[in-house]
Amino acid sequence: MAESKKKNSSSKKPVRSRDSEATQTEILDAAVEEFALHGLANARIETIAANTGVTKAMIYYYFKSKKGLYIAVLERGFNTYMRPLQELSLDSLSPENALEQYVRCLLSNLVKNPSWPLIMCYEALQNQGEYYKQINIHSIDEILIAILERGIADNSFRSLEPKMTANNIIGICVFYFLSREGLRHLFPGKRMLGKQMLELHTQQSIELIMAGVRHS
Amino acid sequence: MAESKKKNSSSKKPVRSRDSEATQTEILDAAVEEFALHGLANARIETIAANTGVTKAMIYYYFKSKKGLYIAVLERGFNTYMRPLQELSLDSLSPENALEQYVRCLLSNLVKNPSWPLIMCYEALQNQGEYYKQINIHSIDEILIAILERGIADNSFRSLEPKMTANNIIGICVFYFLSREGLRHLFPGKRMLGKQMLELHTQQSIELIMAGVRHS
DNA sequence: GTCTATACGAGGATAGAC
DNA sequence: GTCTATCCTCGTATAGAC
Repeated sequence: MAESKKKNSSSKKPVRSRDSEATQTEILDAAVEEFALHGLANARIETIAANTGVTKAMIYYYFKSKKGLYIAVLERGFNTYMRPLQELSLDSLSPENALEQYVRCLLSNLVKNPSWPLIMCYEALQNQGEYYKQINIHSIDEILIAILERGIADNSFRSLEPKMTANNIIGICVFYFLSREGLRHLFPGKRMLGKQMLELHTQQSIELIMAGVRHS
Repeated sequence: MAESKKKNSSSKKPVRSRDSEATQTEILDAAVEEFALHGLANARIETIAANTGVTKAMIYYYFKSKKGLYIAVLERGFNTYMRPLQELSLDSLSPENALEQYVRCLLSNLVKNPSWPLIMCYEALQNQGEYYKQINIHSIDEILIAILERGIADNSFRSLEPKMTANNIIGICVFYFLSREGLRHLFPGKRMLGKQMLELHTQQSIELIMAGVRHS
């Protein structure tokens, strides 16, 4: 879409991008959208090319293959949206506060990039996580499990199975994005990725999670 | 797989199935597996044929097209696994009991056919629910929403947004099946679809949901 | 009803000019 | 580095014999 052809330095060929790095970023951005819509198997390199103004051949030039592009998308996504979770320092907080901060951080990262849950879901379904073994996605669960275990130990959380509950918590946060097309009929006229709905999702999820782990 | 060639009534051609209905059921069973693994777009008719002993041409003969087969799978799945939810009569129960019965019924149906959540997820992601408008999938949410609204009204549940919470509850039940490959590393040596793990999922999900909707 | 053989299109990947 | 043109594989769908 970005038709910004700067510096058409009087040559016939349109010099599209300032430098190769900007071009690669542009390709990655379009690739995120396409992979989120169709997953690795059904994403079309041609569609990505069409959405950038870059040709198909250039994508192969920069990323070698469809898989290469896909892995680049996964790595950038993980570094941008999941690493902040690893860098939270929650050990000094009470389990309850730590859990809330963790969930808020997770949700805010998902809200910033709602394509990410779709890509991760396709990755789990189509490729059985073959490619996210390369990134360190499992470290994310482990942080959450540790918080839950700490809360059980000091009796601020009820007696729950921490690994299963961690997965359920992540499920609550993620499922909204997976089901957003189906949700539209429940919220007619609302934009599922609009500020209002995303804040509602955030608030309702945190309330459900916090109530769900506390003693009744 | 089912190599039961009964009544080979002395002809050269193997008479594979007793009747066309049995053959169609066999095809549908294999199709469920394939669509659960790959979704509509990437399922291979040839794989389905290979897993039945029926030829590719026969599948087209019975189901007309790939889409026709897919819709048949959706319809049979809905009738088998979701209709029981509609047929529960929960109005006479307290909101708490009704919610628990609903969730138990949903989970037991998912446990009986763990391919169903995968197919539904692919349907939401790949086709934006284009085909499950044909089946009446949304009636399922509405029952749950009604239970939640009843519980808020009589103050047995906390003040929550019923539509969003209904989606979160379904998310908890479903997400386990979507993430089962990733869960394997958290539960080494366990079979994610084994009785023990499925019971753990059921129990932990119900506890989280019931605690999550009650007053703290 | 069941099979074999094939037409046909789509899309990943590359060659080679500039 | 960038583009055009093309190759090649794979998979849906069908034609037509039996």
